[in-house]
Amino acid sequence: MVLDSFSGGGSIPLESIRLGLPTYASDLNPVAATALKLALELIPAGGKELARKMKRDLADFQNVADEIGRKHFGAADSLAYMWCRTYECPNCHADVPLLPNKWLSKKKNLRAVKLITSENHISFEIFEPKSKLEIEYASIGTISTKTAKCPCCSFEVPTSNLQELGKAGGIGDILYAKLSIDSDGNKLYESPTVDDLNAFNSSDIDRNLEHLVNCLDIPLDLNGIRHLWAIQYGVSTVSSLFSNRQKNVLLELVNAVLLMKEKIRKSSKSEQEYQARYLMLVVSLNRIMVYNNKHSWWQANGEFPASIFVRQAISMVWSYVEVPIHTKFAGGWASSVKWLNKIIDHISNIDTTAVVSKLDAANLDLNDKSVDIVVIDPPYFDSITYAYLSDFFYSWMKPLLSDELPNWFQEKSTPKSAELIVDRKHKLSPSPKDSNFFEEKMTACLMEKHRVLKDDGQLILMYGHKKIEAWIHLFEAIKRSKFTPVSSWPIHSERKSKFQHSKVDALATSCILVLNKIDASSSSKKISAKEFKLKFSEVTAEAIKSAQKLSVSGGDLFMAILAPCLALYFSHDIEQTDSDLYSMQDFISDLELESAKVYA
DNA sequence: ACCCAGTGTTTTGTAACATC
DNA sequence: GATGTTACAAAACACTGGGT
Repeated sequence: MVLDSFSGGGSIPLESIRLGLPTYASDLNPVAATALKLALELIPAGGKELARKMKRDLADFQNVADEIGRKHFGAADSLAYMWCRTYECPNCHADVPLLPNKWLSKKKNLRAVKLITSENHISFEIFEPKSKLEIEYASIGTISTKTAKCPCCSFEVPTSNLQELGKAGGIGDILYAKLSIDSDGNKLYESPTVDDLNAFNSSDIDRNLEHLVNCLDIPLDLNGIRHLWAIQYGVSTVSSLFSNRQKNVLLELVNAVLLMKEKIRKSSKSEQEYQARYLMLVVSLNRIMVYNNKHSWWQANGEFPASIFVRQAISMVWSYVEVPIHTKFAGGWASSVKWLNKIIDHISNIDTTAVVSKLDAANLDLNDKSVDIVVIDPPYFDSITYAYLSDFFYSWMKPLLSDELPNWFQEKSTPKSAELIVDRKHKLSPSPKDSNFFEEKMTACLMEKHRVLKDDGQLILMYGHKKIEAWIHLFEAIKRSKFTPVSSWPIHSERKSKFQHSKVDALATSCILVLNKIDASSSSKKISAKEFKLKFSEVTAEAIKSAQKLSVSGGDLFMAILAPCLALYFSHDIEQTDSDLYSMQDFISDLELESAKVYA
């Protein structure tokens, strides 16, 4: 059996079931576990027939999306609405639009917005920048990372003041452009009309749905502020990530999915089929949400929206885009369904299903020595704060799934304290999750792997981080949990540019470590630092030689020689004297030095 | 050739550290 | 204590590459 207890998006267990191997996938995060259950368990189990029904459900829902879209966006048939945030200039009292730049389209047809100022009022005009001067004008906005500048009186306000203003409710929103399609099918940027504003302002919510609004009152967790930057500007709850209209549309979609339950149940031949089809609709709403919030922005270069999670963080976005769900362009329902259908087609062809659970990786419901191979891609130290970011989805999923997956969606928000990550330090974050927590938790997780692995089983672990600290705590955890490295391999992303190493940056590449179990009672040999260094240079020289035979070069060399050197390090207990200290940090630095020497 | 869902790169600002 | 240096990180910007 193959085990991945940090499944996340599920690429490892997906490949495993594609190979027809018995697979066990788990994740602590209920949002991830839900997607895993659908993709790795329910869809493969349902096969072609389920796939057909799912695709029909999604197609049927288009009518609902169209109806809700028309209700809230009016008769206009626009592709996107461009909004930006505003603040009141403390000097001239103008409502200043916060724009990082003025571009709408930087493709073959250049379009930008012009700010027309009269005394203390600013209005917008759309134009085609032609001259160099106009292009320069379009590239300059009203806000940089440091300050915002009023176009009327040129009075400057530092962003720290905007943060205070935001917390006090002093940041507003203004609609400054919209994108439509003309009769020839060309993209057309226009100024919004009175009707557009009226449609926005008259967007209202059914009183019966107000109970659903409460589920969005989840605070964005301050511990995760280093990935939730928008908190600093007063974006403090999940609810505040959405405009009124976006919230109304999404709540009606949620309600429509809830109302669809009975219909799906009646037309399903089993409880399992019902669950699969219902979960598919829930997950499809998640796709709509990432494009329908105040943190998805317009990519003028490609003329399409960027989702809130185009980076794994929620940053402050000054100029955002609102996509009507009933457009067939990016961000709309139809476009999302297109992608979902592809996924359904692919996965429904797989014959093997995985066993999915929502569990802490340090406490699995598996028997001792029952697993042949563990393949994991555990969290990379402080790189991604999965749980904090998941609250964006969790809050919407809770009312949808509290009946179907009651144990997974019981808490008010995504469980965070047990998650194996380090919270980056920030003056506003009181988080206790430091590197020691990471090492302890990683050790507990790896010890659990040691327990469930057969004696001749292997643990394959992917890891990457620029910080030496991140590697030290991983290595300590590996040592403490009684594993020893057998081999190590550098990983590249599929992008070509990553191969073009300009300099040796050893820790910049990720690696795969293959680990074997060692006897829990075994102990390491005592050795002096001096003796160890001698052995170390022998092993390193040997490892470099064999790596070079395989044409491994640059930063990859570090990763390639890591395993034999680490095995050596783990098997010895280096005596630490006042005159001769040799820490894990020294060991990694030496290793870096050795691999860098080769290319000096 | 274009669409689009991103990923990679550059710019800009900031904080920590080092030096005078 | 002031000033310079360096590393890092956010945000903006540029570009890729599969798919059609």
